[in-house]
Parts: sequence; C-alpha cells; structure tokens
Amino acid sequence: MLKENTKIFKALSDSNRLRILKMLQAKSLCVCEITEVLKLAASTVSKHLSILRYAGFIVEEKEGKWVNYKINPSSSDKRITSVLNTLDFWIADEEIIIADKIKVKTVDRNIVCKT
Amino acid sequence: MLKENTKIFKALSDSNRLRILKMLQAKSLCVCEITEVLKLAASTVSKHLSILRYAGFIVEEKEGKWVNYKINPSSSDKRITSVLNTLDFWIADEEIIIADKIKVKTVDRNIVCKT
DNA sequence: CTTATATTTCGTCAATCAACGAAATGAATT
DNA sequence: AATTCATTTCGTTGATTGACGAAATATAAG
Repeated sequence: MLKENTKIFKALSDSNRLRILKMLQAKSLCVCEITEVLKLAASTVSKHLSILRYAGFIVEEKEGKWVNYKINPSSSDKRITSVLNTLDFWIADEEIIIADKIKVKTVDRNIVCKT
Repeated sequence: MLKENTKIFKALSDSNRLRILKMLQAKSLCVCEITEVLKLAASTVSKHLSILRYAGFIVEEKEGKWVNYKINPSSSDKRITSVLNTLDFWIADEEIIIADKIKVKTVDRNIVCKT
C-alpha cells in the first residue's frame, strides 16, 4: 500500500519528531526526559512517540514505572533502516540537534521527572 | 533550519505526490497529463507540483502553452538526490505505481487535455 | 483581436494534525 | 491499600492540509 509509505514520511515531517529521533540516536530515553528537552506536554510527547513507533522507527522497553524508547535496532523493513542511516548525516549539523544531544547527556530522570 | 528538512518529508507524505514523482521518473509530463492519470482537478495537481518543486524534487520547463515538469536533474542538495535514488527501489513494486507508468506511456496531451 | 487551451491563483470546505489539560492506567513505594 | 509518579488515552481547540470550482493569467491559433 502507498499508505504504508506515506506513513513513514509523515512520521518524519514534524520537527519535534525529528528531534526525538536524533536524540534517541544518541541515547535511549524515557518519556519524561524527552518532555524535559522538548518542553512539551507529556501527552504530546507520548503521541509523537506512538507515531514514530507505529511507523517502525523506534521500540519501547518497559522498565518499572518508566518506558524507555530507543531506535529500532532490527527493523525488517529496509526502508526504515535506509532512512535511519540517512538521518545519521542528514541533520547532524543543525544547531538545535546539537544542543539537544548535549542536554540529553545530562538529563537525569530521577531529578527531572517529578510531575 | 529543521523546517527545511521537514519540508522535504512533507512533500513526500502524500500518496498523490509520490505517484507524481514516480511518474516523472518514467517520463516528463505536463500538468494535464498528470491530471488525467490521477483523476484530480487541475488546480489540485498544480498545487502538488508546486510543493514538489519548492522542496527541490522537480523542475519546470515552459514549452508553449504547456508546462513540462521533470525530476530535478541536478539538485545541489545532497538530501534530495539521496531520496530520489532511494525512491527508485522504494515503491517500485506498488500496483498503482506500475499502472501509472503504463498509463503515462500512452497519454497524449493533444487528445487528453481539451478542458 | 478574439477565441481556445493550459496553467496558476484564490477562496472555501471538510478532514487531519499538533498541542494542551484532565482523567484513566500501571507500577513502585510507603 | 493508599499514595506517588510515569505514561497513555480522551476530548477540545486552533492551525494546516488536500480537495474543489471559479476567476485570473499566459500562450497559441483562428
């Protein structure tokens, strides 16, 4: 289906979702850590993550009360792995992407996540 | 800008625009020929073409009363050429894409385009 | 110059989307 | 079991999108 294909591109056609993907390329993260970096409501971030997951870009791993998201390490979909590889260099030099990666290194879920 | 990047993905996140790109990979076409294959209003097709053009995927060439569109043969944007190469195999086996390419071979603008 | 044809621009409408906060769910801690 | 915290689901709102037809523009042909 063509819809399958547009789903992949739609998932990539929002700048907050691109930021999430690039952050996850640096480090696995839980929802509230991403929320802290993007400065969005938790429900909004959760929705973005479900779109990325549904498209096949990321997977979730439950860890107690946290849900960790990470880049799908073994997608069977060649299109997904192709795009993920491309993203490595695609927007690596964007200022905001660089800033996000720095923030990501220092976020501590135990400090940041008290709702 | 991140917006530059989402613009490229947004352009690809509509199935009619994917069909147009794949058709143009087979053959340069004028607006009314594309209109005939997609069965959309001319104004709608024109809008899709402007989005693809603005994103850098295609270029236009005036030829009398016709405007021919074709794949951008020399994009300076590495991301555009990368995506275009990927599209070669990406959705090549979709039924509708195959059907479009067959139709494209036989459309004759002098027959098809009398508004 | 008038008509015909191809395309673009404009305004409108319905559908989709991203954002939010509130409420529901799930899991750990007390 | 009651509380706390992380996450998801739900309903709402304003913005964007894709479709259309009508009007404007551009070129060709009569």
